[in-house]
Amino acid sequence: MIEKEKFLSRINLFQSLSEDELAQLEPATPMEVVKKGTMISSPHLEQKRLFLIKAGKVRLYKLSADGKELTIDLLGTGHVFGEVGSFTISSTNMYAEAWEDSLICSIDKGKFEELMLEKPRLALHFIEIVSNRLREVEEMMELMAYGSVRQRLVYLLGRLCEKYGGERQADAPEWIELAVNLTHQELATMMGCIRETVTETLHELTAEGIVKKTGLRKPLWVHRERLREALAPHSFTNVFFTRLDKRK
DNA sequence: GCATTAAGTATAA
DNA sequence: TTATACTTAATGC
Repeated sequence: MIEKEKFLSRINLFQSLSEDELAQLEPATPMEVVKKGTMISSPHLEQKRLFLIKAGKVRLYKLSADGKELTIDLLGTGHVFGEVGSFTISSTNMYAEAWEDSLICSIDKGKFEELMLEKPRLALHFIEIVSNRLREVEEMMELMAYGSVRQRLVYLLGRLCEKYGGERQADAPEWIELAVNLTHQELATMMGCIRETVTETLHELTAEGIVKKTGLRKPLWVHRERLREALAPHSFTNVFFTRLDKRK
């Protein structure tokens, strides 16, 4: 198996494909190195492709009329984004930029549609990915409308744990390390508030023992149980933590 | 060093 | 909560 096939097999979306099928797919998936900060797709670049992240991280965001950015999602290795016909994994008006130096594969819309017709399991998996993204956006939307900044931050931290939760502290496994270095500014663009509010709210959560930092520019640690309690008032809490539990 | 970036604080609206 | 502004600390040339 050549290296790229190995990579394709690690993309969650392609889990249901056999080695042979991956080998067939390989020629249709050009691979590209993109430097941090590079725009991968935007409303102007009409790219009808599905992008697969081999390594690195990609930020999906929207721009408001007055130029403010709203980060919709931060995707890592194994995640997919892009547009495929009437299915869009992202919505319109979405920008995608490399948030770190990344390695990105892409597959043509037509080719992917063919593949979905042949492989129902792949199509189902694709739908699952799309609907999960939808659910996450809906949950955040609910908090944008009716929740406080605090609730949005708590929710966001939970979701980041789910996606980027790394090491557990050896002597205290309820602490999870967030393996992404997000500045307060970056968190703010994911929650729709300003940097200063994130700073303050984070202090509040630190005082309550929900999060902690070992030092400046060090990763953030999140206390699962306390985070769960902080999120408790929400209807989707249980579903959310079931997802978190499944990770380990 | 000096400029830049991230984070902490304070105050008015 | 946000906008604005000022301060401090760390980082990079």
